[in-house]
Amino acid sequence: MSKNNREATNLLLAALPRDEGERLIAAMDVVTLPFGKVLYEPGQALKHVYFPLDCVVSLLTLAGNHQAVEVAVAGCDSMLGLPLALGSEVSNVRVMVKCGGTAMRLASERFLKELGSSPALQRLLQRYGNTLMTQLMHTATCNRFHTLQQRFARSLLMVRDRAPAVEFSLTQEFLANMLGVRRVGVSAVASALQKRKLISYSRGKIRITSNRGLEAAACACYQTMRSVPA
Amino acid sequence: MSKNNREATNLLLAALPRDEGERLIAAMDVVTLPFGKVLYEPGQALKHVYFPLDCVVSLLTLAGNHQAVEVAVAGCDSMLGLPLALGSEVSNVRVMVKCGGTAMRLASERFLKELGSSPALQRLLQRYGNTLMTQLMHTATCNRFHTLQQRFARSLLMVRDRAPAVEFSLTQEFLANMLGVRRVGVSAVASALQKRKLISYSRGKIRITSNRGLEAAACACYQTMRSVPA
DNA sequence: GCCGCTTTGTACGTTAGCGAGCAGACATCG
DNA sequence: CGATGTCTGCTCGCTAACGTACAAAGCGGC
Repeated sequence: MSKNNREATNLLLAALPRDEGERLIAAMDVVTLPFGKVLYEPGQALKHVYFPLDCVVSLLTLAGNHQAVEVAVAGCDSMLGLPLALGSEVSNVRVMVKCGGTAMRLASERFLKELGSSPALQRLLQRYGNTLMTQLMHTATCNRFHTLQQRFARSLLMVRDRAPAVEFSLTQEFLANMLGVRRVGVSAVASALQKRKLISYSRGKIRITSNRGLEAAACACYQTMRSVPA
Repeated sequence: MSKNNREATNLLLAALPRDEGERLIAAMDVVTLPFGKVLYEPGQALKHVYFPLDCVVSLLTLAGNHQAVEVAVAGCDSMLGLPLALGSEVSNVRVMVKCGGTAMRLASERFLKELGSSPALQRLLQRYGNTLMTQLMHTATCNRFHTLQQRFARSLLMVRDRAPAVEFSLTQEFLANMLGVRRVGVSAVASALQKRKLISYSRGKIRITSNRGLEAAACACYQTMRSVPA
């Protein structure tokens, strides 16, 4: 992927018929989403929908006491605010920017209006809904069965696949929150992977030094989620 | 709920406008789904859709080595085969009957035809998709954070809410598979809950003896999933 | 009434991850 | 240059759940 934002595209938007896509894009703003920005909180009304271009976003569910886990990742293959297209007006998760970047944004009312007049968009978002559901299911299983090291590797790879950069700004503390574990756990795993020369990191900057090695360290869920039949 | 099947209704079908509902029901068969029956396997084509009347069904994801976890439960509030409505023709989970009973069944092609001509059904199933997604998200979190005892209690309550019977045929072995743990673990938890007089069981027959007590033993996820905004 | 199968109880050592707390390394800013 | 805040490394004892294996208890069929 290029670092030039003009070349970054959202795959959902790109899959629309040319005229519908252009009409929709014309109605949208390009916004910059900085790291850590929270787009929605659970129960909150969805004011906008977003089509990420080159940012990576995390869907987190909260379990009471400051505990959270990532249940899905979204990027240029995704849309945020899907419940709107499914007849709900509130988010059921926290949505937080994991890697800063840009996205196309559209106000909810306008989105619903466009959606009503575009069967292609409807079909596309239904399929995306199915894809997201599949990702959710596999995440549930993965969180249950696999070790922290496997999940750490998977998580990192899923960011890699969606971010244009080669280096990610993700502190261990932050990753611990995403994975729903203590920082100490992430610290141990990260050290281990660095010793094995699969990643390198320092003060919140992580870089993958062996794609193949990291893929081997991740659980099979990574490949499964990657190859979800569209 | 009555034991009389004629009074058992599927809430999704019941929410349709009268004429559309009747037309759809006229096209469907009532089938009996015995305990343990597998309706779909991951990757398998969806030949029929089902609207459960008084049976309870489990959605399971598989993690390679004979390991599985339940990621959602379906009953009279649900439909099985939703991916069809979202543009996919295959199941992404194993779907297995947890409590035998009856369901309305419709062949896929016919279902798609009816769906195409019923905007009310489309809207309804979109909303159900959103509800299911919410359930998946919370299950993922619950499986991650909560103890086996809490999850056991939640699981049992979710069956109770969907089954007309007061006694369920669920061996500890079976429950262990649903929860993705060893039988030994279930055994320990079940003993503990029985000592506390919250449930009673014997040779695969479980009965809840204190609804309130069991609800207190379950995690808050139970209430959360129950009150998902439709 | 006995046999065999299913279901449940229990016991062993092992492990991943928890919570809490502290120390060192590095960066930034005055 | 030192001070402060952020990030990482490491320790402690502890718990939930693991895998395995074997024993008891109940039910149905012959």
